[in-house]
Amino acid sequence: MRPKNLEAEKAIRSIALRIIAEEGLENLTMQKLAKEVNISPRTIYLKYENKEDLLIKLFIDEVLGAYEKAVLTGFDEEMSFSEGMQKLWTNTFQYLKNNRHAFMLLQHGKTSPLLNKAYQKANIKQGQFFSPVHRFLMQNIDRGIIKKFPLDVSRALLFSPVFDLVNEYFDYQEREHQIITEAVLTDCCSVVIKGILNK
Amino acid sequence: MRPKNLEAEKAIRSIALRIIAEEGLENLTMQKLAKEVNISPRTIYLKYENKEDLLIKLFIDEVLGAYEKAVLTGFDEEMSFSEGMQKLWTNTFQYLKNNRHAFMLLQHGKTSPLLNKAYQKANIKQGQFFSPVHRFLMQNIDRGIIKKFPLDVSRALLFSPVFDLVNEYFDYQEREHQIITEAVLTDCCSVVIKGILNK
DNA sequence: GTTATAAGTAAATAAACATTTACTTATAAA
DNA sequence: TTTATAAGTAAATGTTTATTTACTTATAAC
Repeated sequence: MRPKNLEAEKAIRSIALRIIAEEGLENLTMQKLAKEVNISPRTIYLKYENKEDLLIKLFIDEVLGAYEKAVLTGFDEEMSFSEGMQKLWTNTFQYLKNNRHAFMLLQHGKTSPLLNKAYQKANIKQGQFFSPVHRFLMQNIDRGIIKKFPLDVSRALLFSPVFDLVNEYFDYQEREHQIITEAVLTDCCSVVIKGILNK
Repeated sequence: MRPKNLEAEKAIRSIALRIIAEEGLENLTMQKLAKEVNISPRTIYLKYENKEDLLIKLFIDEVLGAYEKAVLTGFDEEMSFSEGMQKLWTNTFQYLKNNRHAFMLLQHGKTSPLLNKAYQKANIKQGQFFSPVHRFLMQNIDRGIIKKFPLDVSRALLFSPVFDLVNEYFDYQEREHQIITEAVLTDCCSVVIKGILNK
């Protein structure tokens, strides 16, 4: 039996991510993908059931998984609130800034009905993704360190600015004039922390 | 000369928004749109040059314009920082919550290369959209009332959570269990304000 | 070596797409 | 009324799409 070409599978995934990031999800076609990977369209179907299957696997395995791992590196839910938040912010920003393709696909997760389904699935099974962060927040609420809000609300208050800042990082990169420096990021995180602390 | 059917033009726009919001930008086709409006595909081309033209006009006229108007209603850049922020948050949340289709298209503006172009155009010509808000922020920075950051960074810190909360509002709406109440929103705005105030 | 078999390919297929062609209709102005 | 004309339509066009069909190839096991 002829062995699988594992290189090809990796190439399919990374080139698919590149096309989605640079030309948009709407411009990812199976034939364009095959051509750029230098394989026959049929070969994609040997590895993925169909386009939907490819996108969902791309999203779950390649993006959500790697992203979570990067964000949680060096993070410990028993850290002080400020220290933990700074770690999470730094990790998030560093990973996304260095993985624009993954960041773009995460963004698509909010608007594409297809990816949104995959995203919800992964997130609704609570604790599957980012459970250490969930516990970290609940713990700090229980101990009265930060203001009490529903978990999703706390998440929005504490982390949505960092995503927006990554977006701006890329915008400014295109205009070759960077304002989102590490110092700015640290200051922003402090602002967010100050707002939610009790007293 | 036969007069234009102005109803049809309105219907094209509102049904296009509905399809994009409910089925995604990738599922908006000219033939589906024509069928749902009950007109011939050709008629769309009497009013718009092509699909790109339709999308950009939809985005600029229907969404960005109406959205800006709603957000600025009753807002005055000479308000106190806290009062102004609460007004902007309330207006933003109320408008987006009642105009899900517009909200969804705004989200697509971040991921679709096509709409992104339109979005950048509208925003780069600074002052064209939301200039009262820009002046409001700069003024409060100059007066030392809030911490000094580049304008885009301040915007991210102060307003990205409210978008995320709208997203969550709709998520919870689908699960028929609303947690994003007006009281929660007001509290969230206070958290954000507290964070950025000097002292 | 031979061979069975999964991995791979090139080219075809049918459906869906944006846009046009060739025609019809409603009405403002004469 | 008549009529010129822009507004409208139904159906076609050529292209692009996801997916398949019918074939070829590489290699593990014998």
